[in-house]
Amino acid sequence: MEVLLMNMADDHAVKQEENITQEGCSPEPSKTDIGRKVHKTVDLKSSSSSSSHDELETAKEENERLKMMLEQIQKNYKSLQSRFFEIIKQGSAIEEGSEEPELVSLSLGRSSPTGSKKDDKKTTICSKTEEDDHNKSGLTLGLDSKFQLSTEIVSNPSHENSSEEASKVQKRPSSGVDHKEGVEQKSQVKRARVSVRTRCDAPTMYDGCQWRKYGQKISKGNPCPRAYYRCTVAPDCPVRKQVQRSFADMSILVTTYEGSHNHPIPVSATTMASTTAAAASMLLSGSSTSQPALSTEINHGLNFSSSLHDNSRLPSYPTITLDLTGSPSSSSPFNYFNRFPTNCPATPRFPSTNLNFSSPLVSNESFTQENYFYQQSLTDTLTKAITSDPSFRSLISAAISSLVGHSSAKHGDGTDQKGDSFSQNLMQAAINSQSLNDSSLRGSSYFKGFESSSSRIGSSNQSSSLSFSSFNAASTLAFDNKQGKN
DNA sequence: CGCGTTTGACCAGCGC
DNA sequence: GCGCTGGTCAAACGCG
Repeated sequence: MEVLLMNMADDHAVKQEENITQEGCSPEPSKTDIGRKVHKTVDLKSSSSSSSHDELETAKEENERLKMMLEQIQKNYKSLQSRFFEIIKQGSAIEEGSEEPELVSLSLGRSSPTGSKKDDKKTTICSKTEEDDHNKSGLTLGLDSKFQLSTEIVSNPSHENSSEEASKVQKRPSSGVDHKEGVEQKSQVKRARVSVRTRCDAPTMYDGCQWRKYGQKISKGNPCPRAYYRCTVAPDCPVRKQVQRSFADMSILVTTYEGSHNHPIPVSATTMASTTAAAASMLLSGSSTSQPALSTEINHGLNFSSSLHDNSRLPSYPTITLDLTGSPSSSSPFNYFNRFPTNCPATPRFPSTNLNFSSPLVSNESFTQENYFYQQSLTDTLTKAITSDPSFRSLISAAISSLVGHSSAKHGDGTDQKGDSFSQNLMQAAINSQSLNDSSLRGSSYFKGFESSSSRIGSSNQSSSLSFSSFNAASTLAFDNKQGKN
């Protein structure tokens, strides 16, 4: 497995080189161009024309020159990579001494500006105390041992109803305590939450589904009311969502989804549904295993921050947060790995996994070396994570597809192709890793646990390409808010 | 009139 | 046990 991962990393490094060549040394021919030149040479050789002899010589010289160039680029790449890892190593050494050693925040982009500590008491702010507490208990993606899932529950929508009923039963103990344990498990399954942060001016984010508002509350620490919605596509659909503006940044809309649709969803809703389903699958399946593989990866570069929910009086639901805000922040490379600073509602018992897909895609003009460092490291670490975690793979696929959709949409003005290439690299990594995983990684106990714990993951894997297409088709969700009925 | 929203009341869980 | 808080219910209300 190590070898495979290494190969993966190498493959990906080559892809990164391509990227660097194209992005960073744009006036010079890329590796792909080199390939074309070589091909051209072969074609010329096969030609019988004597007049092309000079051209052949020229092409040979050019090929030599390009090879030299490629070698130079490779050297540069390796030196930059080693520098980067040194920096990362230093950074992690610092953090080990002072802060939480394990990170749950996968930043695929720049995180939101670091929240001020003065907001510690707010429900949406990370609580360091609780982070520490949680770290003591040993945080991985594996959640509390209580939180064990049945494959059936996750995979079979029909159980969703029962899970909702179960949660009601749980709320009203007078109804019976017969299946209390099962009830608790199921209700927790149902209550796995996926929180999506998007920049959105509209009251709610358009996600393709029909929702009916059934309540509104002012929650502690945030003057912005939290609205409660039910899915009304089907009368008994258990899916609910909460919509609340971020107090730290009013332009950010935090939409939290709970449960899975038990009915066919509109095409326009597949984007969010598949994202949240994949995220929930990841969270839930992660909770059911100790995930040694991923934990290992965590230690080897994938940044997991123990950002915990701190709505301490809440029932503790595992929550995964997808940050699609694309909020630019500090240019420090370490900020790419920062904790999800401003809005991590924390639970005492369950970690919240933050996938921050805000990224350089959204901003900006200067594609600096830091970005290269960031991308290289990110793709490496993501590659490792992807190879070791099928549901993570599907989640990444979904989110990236969404971003690619955005990027593609922006290509008209030619401003976001860099980010797009990054996304494509990641997608390629995901695709490559899929074949690797399928053939080689299943043997690990970790994967056995994974596959048995969430059959939905399997479908996610199989349909990762479908996810791409569906996302591309509907990736405008963040921009279509004004169409939203709510 | 039907549907969705608003809003105050109620319930359950949790910490002290 | 009490108070606080999040989540839900349901009657009242508004809109097309």
